[in-house]
Amino acid sequence: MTTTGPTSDQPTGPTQSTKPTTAELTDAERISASLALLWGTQERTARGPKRGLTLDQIVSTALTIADTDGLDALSMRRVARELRVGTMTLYRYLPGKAVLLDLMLDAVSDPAKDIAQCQGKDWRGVLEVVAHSSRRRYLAHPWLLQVNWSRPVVGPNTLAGLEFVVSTLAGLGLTDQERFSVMISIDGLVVGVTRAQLHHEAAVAASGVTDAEFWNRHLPVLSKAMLSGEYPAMAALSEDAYGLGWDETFEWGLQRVLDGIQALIESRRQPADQPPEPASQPPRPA
Amino acid sequence: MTTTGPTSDQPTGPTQSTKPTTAELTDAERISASLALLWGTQERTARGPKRGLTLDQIVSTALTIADTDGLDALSMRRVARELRVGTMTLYRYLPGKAVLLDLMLDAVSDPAKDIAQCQGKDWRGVLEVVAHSSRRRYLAHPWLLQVNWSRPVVGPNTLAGLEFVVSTLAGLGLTDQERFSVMISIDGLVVGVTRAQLHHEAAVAASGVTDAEFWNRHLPVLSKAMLSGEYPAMAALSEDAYGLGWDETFEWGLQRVLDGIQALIESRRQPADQPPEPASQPPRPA
DNA sequence: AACTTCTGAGTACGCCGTACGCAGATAAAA
DNA sequence: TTTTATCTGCGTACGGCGTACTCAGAAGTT
Repeated sequence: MTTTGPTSDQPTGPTQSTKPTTAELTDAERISASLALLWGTQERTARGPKRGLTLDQIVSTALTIADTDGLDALSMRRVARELRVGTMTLYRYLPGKAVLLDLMLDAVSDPAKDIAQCQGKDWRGVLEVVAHSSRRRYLAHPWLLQVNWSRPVVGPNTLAGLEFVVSTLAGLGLTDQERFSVMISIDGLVVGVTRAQLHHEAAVAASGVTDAEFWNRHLPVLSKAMLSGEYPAMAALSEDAYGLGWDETFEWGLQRVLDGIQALIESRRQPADQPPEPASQPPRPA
Repeated sequence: MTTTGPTSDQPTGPTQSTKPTTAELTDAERISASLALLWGTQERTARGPKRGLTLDQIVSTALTIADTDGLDALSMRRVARELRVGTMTLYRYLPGKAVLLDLMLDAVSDPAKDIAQCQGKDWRGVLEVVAHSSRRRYLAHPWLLQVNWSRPVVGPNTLAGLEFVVSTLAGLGLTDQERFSVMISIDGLVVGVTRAQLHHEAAVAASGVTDAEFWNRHLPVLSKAMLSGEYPAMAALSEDAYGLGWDETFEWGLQRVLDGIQALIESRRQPADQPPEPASQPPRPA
């Protein structure tokens, strides 16, 4: 009874798929299909005519569209038009748009260059390279931050990067769980800060108003609007409080996280220095 | 010439608005309209009949839909149906869906309770409360992470929270720019990690496969698929590497960031310890 | 040559946001 | 009270979307 599929029948509740318009194809089916296309190289059985397209052609066309005109401009009709085929032709290669997005995701995550750049670096240097590389990728493909949502299919490229980072974090006295926490935290910082940046830049570009102008324009409005108390701390900020660029802000935050991680690693190395180390209720080195 | 609007004429390039379907209403106009509705309380001029709805009714209905059935289920038609009015009736109150999202955003960010919870805490305690509160909000309203994108309109609630954090970071020896960096880093960590969590939970729920099963199922596939080298580090991970819950993982990362910030603050307090300290090229203990 | 299977693609359906315009209600102006 | 200006709710329609269904014809196998 997958036909005339209901709008939301996932057990997840609020966190559902992306576009349940007329969608047959549950999330589980999509994940299976994506994994098969990512990892599988089933031979062509070759009975009928040869295919006129390849998966790579479709994916790279879709990537170009998303990079150039944004995710909203990416539609099956548009991809097909660009490839000069009928819309439904694409469905001979992919079961749906969701799978296409999965393939696009893995296609842009190629850790080969980053790994090469890490030769001879210690864990801190490696994490810096990986973080910057990840950040650069999000800036180059802003649609990634609109899409990653609920499509964590692991492809070859994704996994290779993961393997690399896990291995560089070995032998530092961190538990397996902590090594995962390191990666999630670094990635979280990258995603969060970069998302805020794109967020912000889009607004600035759309409104044509600089930061200082924006705030100065709205501060009088708000201090009048809220009768009880004004906003002294905001008002007292110096003009150049917003002057630090996003790159520098990100770097600042990254270094704070790395400092914190390094402190933990060093405290593990000489556990005699600090008696119990309350700090954070850490996961018990013992 | 706004009619038959072209699909993408923003100077931003890739980072464009959300749904340029048939949209009259540029981003600048949207921001103005949203600010007017958020801050303004223009009186009814009262010539025609009285209005049958209020903005709050519309916004809270939309919030219920988004929280319950996800952002994809939120449509103007759905909101109108739920309110038992015609679809176009909503456009008497709002110029479009984008503005509705702006209003929803400000509606869910009410810092009053969090501020009350911070009495007597130092900067670190305050940042902890704020971070957890923000995280709780994202978990309660997952659509926030799909929506914030490119709509940073500042409403009364948003600004009150900002003011509060800025003021608690005063007097610690941090520059204005660094205080902003602290806020952006903490928020970035919250957004990034929580997004990864929702991300992950949706996938697990949809596929019905636990983490360990997922990895174990695909490890043989991938080591066979990629001829050069296997994935020893991933394979060597203990079973419970994934056992740390998301709350604990987030807390771990948060404490690392706070440790790093605290180290910087303390190094500023006794500047005799370290010679010049150029502030942005941070300590680098080794 | 006959058969089988696969290809590309036209058509159609039900969603979406929203521009346009109209009938009726209502308060101000006469 | 009558007139008039304005505002109300909202029906209809347009162009977009993802994709299910269907079928003619091409290209292999037998």
